[in-house]
Amino acid sequence: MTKVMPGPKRGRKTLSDVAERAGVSPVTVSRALRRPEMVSADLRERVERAIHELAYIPNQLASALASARTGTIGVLVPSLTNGVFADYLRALHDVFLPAGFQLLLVNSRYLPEEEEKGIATLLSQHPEAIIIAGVDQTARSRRLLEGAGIPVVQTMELTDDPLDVNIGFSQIEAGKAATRHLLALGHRRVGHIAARLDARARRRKEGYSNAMMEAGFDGVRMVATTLQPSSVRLGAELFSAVLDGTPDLEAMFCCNDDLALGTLFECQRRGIRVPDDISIIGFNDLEFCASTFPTLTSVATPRHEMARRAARIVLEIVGGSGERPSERRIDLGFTVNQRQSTRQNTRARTHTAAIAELP
Amino acid sequence: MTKVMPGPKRGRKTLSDVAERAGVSPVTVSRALRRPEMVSADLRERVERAIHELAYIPNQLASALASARTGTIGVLVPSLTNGVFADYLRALHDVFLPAGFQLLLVNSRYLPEEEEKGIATLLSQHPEAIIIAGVDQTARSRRLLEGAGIPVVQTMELTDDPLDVNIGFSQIEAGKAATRHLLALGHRRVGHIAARLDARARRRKEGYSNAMMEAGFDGVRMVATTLQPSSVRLGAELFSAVLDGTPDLEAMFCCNDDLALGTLFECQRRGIRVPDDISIIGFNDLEFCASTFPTLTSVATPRHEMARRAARIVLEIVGGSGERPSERRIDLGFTVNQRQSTRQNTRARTHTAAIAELP
DNA sequence: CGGTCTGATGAAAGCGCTGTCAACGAAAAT
DNA sequence: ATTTTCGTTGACAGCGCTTTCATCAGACCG
Repeated sequence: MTKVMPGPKRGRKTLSDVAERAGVSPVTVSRALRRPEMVSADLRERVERAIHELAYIPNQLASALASARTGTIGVLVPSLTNGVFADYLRALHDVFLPAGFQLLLVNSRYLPEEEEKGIATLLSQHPEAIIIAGVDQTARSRRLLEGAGIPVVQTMELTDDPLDVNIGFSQIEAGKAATRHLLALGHRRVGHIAARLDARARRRKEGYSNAMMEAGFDGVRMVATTLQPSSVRLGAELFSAVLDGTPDLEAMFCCNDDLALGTLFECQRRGIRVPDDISIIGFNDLEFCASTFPTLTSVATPRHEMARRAARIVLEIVGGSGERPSERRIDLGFTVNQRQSTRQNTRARTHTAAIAELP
Repeated sequence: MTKVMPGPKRGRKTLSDVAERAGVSPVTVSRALRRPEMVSADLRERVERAIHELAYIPNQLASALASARTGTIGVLVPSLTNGVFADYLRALHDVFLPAGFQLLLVNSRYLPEEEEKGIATLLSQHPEAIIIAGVDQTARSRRLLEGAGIPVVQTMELTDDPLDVNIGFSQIEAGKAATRHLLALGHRRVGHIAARLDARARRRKEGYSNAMMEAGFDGVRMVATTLQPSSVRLGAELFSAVLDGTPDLEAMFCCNDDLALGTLFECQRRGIRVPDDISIIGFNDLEFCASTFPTLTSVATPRHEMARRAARIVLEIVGGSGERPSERRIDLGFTVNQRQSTRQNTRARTHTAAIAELP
């Protein structure tokens, strides 16, 4: 029965078409494509010509089904608009594409339910490994990932209970470090703002609180957060909110660089001098931090390196030995990049008195 | 985690496993999944239970191969880090995911060769449609796309010779409009900076040149460009380069908002007042433009709307009638959003004399 | 110069799923 | 009661490719 196929493959050339044209068997064409060294130079050339003449494109679906290898890597990120993940994705691309792998990208929008669905969708496409941002998967997500029988790399932060391989840094410690940086400069009234408040933002905030408590301060009144997606505008708004409650604020730890940028502009708008009146530290050290005025101090996170390492480990497992790396939990650390937006508190003396009044 | 064997499908449950467990034939399971209304409530429930018990995930590859429907849409963008495409991708996501389609994303990094390869890779996965940013595909790319027999939507700009459907706006006109906006404010020495210099940036620059010529000016000396990827830092550098050549610059049209941000900061660094001394206009109207100090005038581009329209048209063709929209070329226009960074040239009088000296 | 080994080629059998059509009992029509 | 119809269900044949495994020259060996 001959009938017109509905859907997208109407009239697409197949491997058999190529074989016929080249006067060889389909198997030979397949080999000429996958293992050219197994085919004699003569036939190989005929096959190649036929492929070119027919503008043949192999059907990756059929190939994957038959060989149980899809050549794809599933990647789950919570956001596409966040500059951090853009960098991270680019780094993944940079390693996987040359290695012949295609990325299957799923965006969970910071929603656990979407992450669950995304994992299921991803698994239905049979990727050879999954790289997922974050360590806070739901129970169901964990079950799916564990049951898939493929390498799973959790990135962006560390956990004591990795699913498989875990590469990241401590968000709490990073939050602490940012706060301590400000405290070490002699600041006392150190505020914190955060948007989106996903698990990682929450841990950074925890780091802030810990550092403040260790220093004997209570930061609660100087914190403003929102569940809305982060933006420069929100940076200005949240900062304003903190400032309204604490007019003599000395420093601000922003949960990310967009918020820091918004804070910086809001300072300019209000005539607050940075860093003379207020110090600002951001988080992630996105490209623009080095070019603002004043330049922005920020906690540099190893997003490129996390992606690169994750990719290399996956390639090693999938393409090579099948062995996991010796350590399943790799801490890549972070760095506080000090720039012009933070500096020694020059009003310290004045505040010695003020501090006495603090609870 | 349990130990894993090589090859991604070790022990994955199949549709037949489910059928066996439910005591029905495989076809019935398939139907229970795809067309539940064709299966009696009794069996449907038994199948569902079996699926749940086995944690069965359908093999999308096999399904696609058998049905000639992959449920995927190929998306080609030149950059992931560019905020414009992040927004654009999010909008595509928003329409396609609820409709049951998965995106296959390929990043061409602004390189025609990578775009060609990306198209081939994409086609090998048999997407049901392709949405591609830009209209400047190579001859080979065009041939591949035309031969695929699937809907192709070119976005981000307009062409007289669309491959299939084309949704965008005129980059030249937008560049012209930005420049005219500055000219209309009485500025004469209007500069232009551009990075990455891809086809679209080049057209915006062309718009700039056209507008300058129409006004009787020659902008050549006040232009600085680079092939490097755009960044805030480059904004500062390119602006500096123009300023070095034209110290009495009155206004700057930046090819995108990152460059505009860099220009703004460089002005602050040099003590140049914006807009009093120099007016700045950006391009794309990214989120931050409304929150800088001063707020940035920018040309708002319809990236969400382009993506949404493209997605809806694809859904209409693929899911519905199979009919193309009546117009194959849809102009979505753009808007100049004036904010604080551009305003009437107050030095106009002084320059009347200066203008006389201009060529 | 027969026998073994080697490398190149092809035939056949699926990968896991869906489209088609046949089979079947029960309900509806006669 | 008999025929027709209908709604369900299953058998079967692929989708386009890869993976055995068999085949068959020629190269190599004693």
